[in-house]
Amino acid sequence: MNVPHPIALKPRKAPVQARSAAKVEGITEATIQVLLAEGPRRLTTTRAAQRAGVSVGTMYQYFPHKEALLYDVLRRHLEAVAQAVEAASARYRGQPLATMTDGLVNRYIDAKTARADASRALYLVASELDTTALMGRLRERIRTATIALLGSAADAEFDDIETAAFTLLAAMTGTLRTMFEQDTTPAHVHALRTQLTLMCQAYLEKATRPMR
Amino acid sequence: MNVPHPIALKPRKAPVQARSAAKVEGITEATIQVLLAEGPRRLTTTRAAQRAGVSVGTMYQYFPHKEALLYDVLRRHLEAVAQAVEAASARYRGQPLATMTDGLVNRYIDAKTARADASRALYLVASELDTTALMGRLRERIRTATIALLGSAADAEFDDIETAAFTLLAAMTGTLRTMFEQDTTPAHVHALRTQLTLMCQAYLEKATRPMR
DNA sequence: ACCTGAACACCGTTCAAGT
DNA sequence: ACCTGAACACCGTTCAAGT
Repeated sequence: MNVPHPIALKPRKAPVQARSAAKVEGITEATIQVLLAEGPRRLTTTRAAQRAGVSVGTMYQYFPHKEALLYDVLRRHLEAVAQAVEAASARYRGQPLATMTDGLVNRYIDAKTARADASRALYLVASELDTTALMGRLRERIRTATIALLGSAADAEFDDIETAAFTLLAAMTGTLRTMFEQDTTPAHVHALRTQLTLMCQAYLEKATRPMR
Repeated sequence: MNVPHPIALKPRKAPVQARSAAKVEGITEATIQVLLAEGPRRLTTTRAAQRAGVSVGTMYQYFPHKEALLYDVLRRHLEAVAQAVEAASARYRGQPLATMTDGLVNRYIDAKTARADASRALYLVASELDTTALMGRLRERIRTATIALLGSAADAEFDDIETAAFTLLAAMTGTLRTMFEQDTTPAHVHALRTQLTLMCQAYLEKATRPMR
């Protein structure tokens, strides 16, 4: 029989002991390695377990099914991105609109490119995962932080800050994703930093009234 | 043994006779139906064949493997989008920059939302497909048409039209994709038409020098 | 010539048997 | 208590046997 829905994506047991934590970490890392070295088609539970040096049975003690392996990697990545946006929101609060936009875009790109290899690999398998709940939760964190940031601009006021934040974030995430799915050279990333900043600044200028 | 790489994604034989063409069409349609009705996990070759009223063996006469089923649906959708962009490029050539941007964005959104259900379902399975070659080919068509369009603007000249086109298209495709992956209401689509047009116009204004 | 579906080589997941 | 890996229920794909 197939796995029934809905699926629990958390590890089966919390790694309370240091030995267990290391094992979970090893399995997760082995999963990334197999994915990058052999491709998504050859990422199987047996191969990941073998690479991690444990039996399939042991692996299933820590991860209830294959999806959970990748889910854990994805979760860490997305949480780092959300945290970067929240940090940018705090850091650039009250600045002029152009300054905060520059900061937000570049901190976001930093977070996305920090572990570019893993996040690129994740895009390859992301659709095999049921990420609806995870994505929703993290999108909400990012959305809240962005609205707080935009609302604090020293020199501009928004007519519809919710729509502006939604559009801004859709453009940022979508553009980065499009770039990652193609071949990404450092030169591309650099050009995109400038262009995406320019685009977001130009858009937000149009979506605001100047203050004073 | 697994399917060897690289994979041929074309149908095994051309449907020369009307009866065969109808059969291929039926199998493709059955595939979409199973996908939408039962979800990606339950889309199996046997189920798709059964729904189409043929045996697995017969299906494999027309589609060399499971990927080819979805590949065909994806190809049709992406070709319609490329065609829409090319049509917009021809139609708005020589117009003012703001007019052509409005036209391009809205024709693009039209094409993406035309068969929204199928394209949404496709995003769910797109990563199981090896779409690199297909995507590359169609991205190039879209890129060429966009550069031709932007280069013909009556009232503006670009410093770096290649970079502008790349950024514009990355923002357009990425934003639409982000929207499709969340829940999409007609109100959302409507709001995004306005905002995305505004954003692209604002960006392109900054990326050009006015003429005359 | 075209269709069928049992057979084959996997894969994800479980659980009796070991330590 | 924790680990192992053969066993089970699938799935994608093939091909001998039918029409």
